[in-house]
Amino acid sequence: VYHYVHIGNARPYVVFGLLARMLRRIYGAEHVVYARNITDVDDKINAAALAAGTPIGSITGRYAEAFREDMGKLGADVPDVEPRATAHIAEIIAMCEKLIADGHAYAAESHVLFDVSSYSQYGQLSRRSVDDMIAGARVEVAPYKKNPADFVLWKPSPPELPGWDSPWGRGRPGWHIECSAMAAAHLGETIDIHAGGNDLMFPHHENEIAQSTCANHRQFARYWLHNGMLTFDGRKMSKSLGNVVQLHELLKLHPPEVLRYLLLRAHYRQPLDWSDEALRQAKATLDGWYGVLRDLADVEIANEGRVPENIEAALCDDLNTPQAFAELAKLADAARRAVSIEGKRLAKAAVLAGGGFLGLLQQDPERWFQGQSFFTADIALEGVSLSSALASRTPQEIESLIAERATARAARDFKRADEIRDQLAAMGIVIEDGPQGTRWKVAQS
RNA sequence: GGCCAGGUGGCAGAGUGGUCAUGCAGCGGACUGCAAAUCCGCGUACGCCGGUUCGAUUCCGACCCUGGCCUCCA
Repeated sequence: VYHYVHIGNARPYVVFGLLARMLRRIYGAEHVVYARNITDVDDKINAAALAAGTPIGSITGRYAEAFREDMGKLGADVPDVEPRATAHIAEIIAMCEKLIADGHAYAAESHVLFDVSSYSQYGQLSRRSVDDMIAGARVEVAPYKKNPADFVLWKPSPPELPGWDSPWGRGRPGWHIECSAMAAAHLGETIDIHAGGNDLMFPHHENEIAQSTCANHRQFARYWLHNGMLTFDGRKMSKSLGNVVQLHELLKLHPPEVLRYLLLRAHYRQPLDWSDEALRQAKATLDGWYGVLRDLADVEIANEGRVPENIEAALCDDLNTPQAFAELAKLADAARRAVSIEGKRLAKAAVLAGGGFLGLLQQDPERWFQGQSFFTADIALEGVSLSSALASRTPQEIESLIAERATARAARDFKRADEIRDQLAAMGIVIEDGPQGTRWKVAQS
């Protein structure tokens, strides 16, 4: 948490949040502990704090809050625990001591290093051998390492950097150890599922396994789930490449549900390319589903009821969200065609229950189309809404134009009626005449 | 170079040894004052070359291409 997150960062929290939602539903919330770790001390944070002349806590506090806010807007499920590395320094130090005592780590020049040669399974997760790693090493090997593949558990801090007293002097934890320490503290020595981006498989997850397994003498994680990378122009979106799209910027321009849908539209293990065209398609798809709900706005339903079977089945199959959306599309189709009142009730309830479980279709349909469910006044003033012309108009003005057109149409003055329609179109408003009168929506950009 | 994924119709994106994905876009028709929305209908998609098979997009092998990791990274 040293900066705002980009949309790629959000993918695992949306995807694996949905997994947590599934698990809570199937096994009961009391049987699920969903933890989301926060790294609140590392070299990038330290550098940012040093540059700003503030303690790291002011940087991490600010961006952790921004992160939670962005995740909340996306509907990413809230974790049961959100451990922070700096709150677990004692556990980290204890784990280092244990690893040293057991011969899996050693202290050298105020560092503590994990001895990779002490763990024969090292490399198992990412399927690489220590020899390969050494052969492929692209960084200079620190002289105090016994083996080039050994990694840092603890490192010394100079006075200007944050540090904690330890048996090896004032220092700070390496990146990998915090997750092992926090996992043991909150979830126990063996956890059921560990998830994360596939870019972390090596070295981070590999190192977590080595640390936890060697310290606890038990299997660390029963299952590993890795999400694919989000790409932009075909390249991985990453801060180091500089091709990032910040989430909090996207949230000013698009309804959160469009972003969420786009993140879930591809299977989580697949790469996902971000583009304006993808956003357009995502919006159009949601428009279709909201269109059904708008047409069924007068159909009363007691409650949404169960999550449709096919949607649940799709999600139970390795979180096959594309399949779940295919099922939702079929339900929407059925809802559109339903003729009897009871049929409409059931179909609408199914769409809402299915969409709701996927974190979508939670807005009022009319507001969805009229663009007010996410465009706030201050954003409109910045001129970034779909239609700047719309920003200067109020719904009342639009309604009065529509009323004027209705009068013209009643008098069969179609020339005038069409003029008004063109005028509305120029404002970014599309109108639809129906049996109940005329309704309007914001045009697709 | 080593290791790991993947190449599906205009685009996005599941899936499968033998009639169906699904969405977006497009086309034809119905409806409409005209539109929009909606409804009906339409398009012989599985990188390339071999092999296995009665039959392969799906299994096996080679090849080509793309992406990821090997350094911080979701």
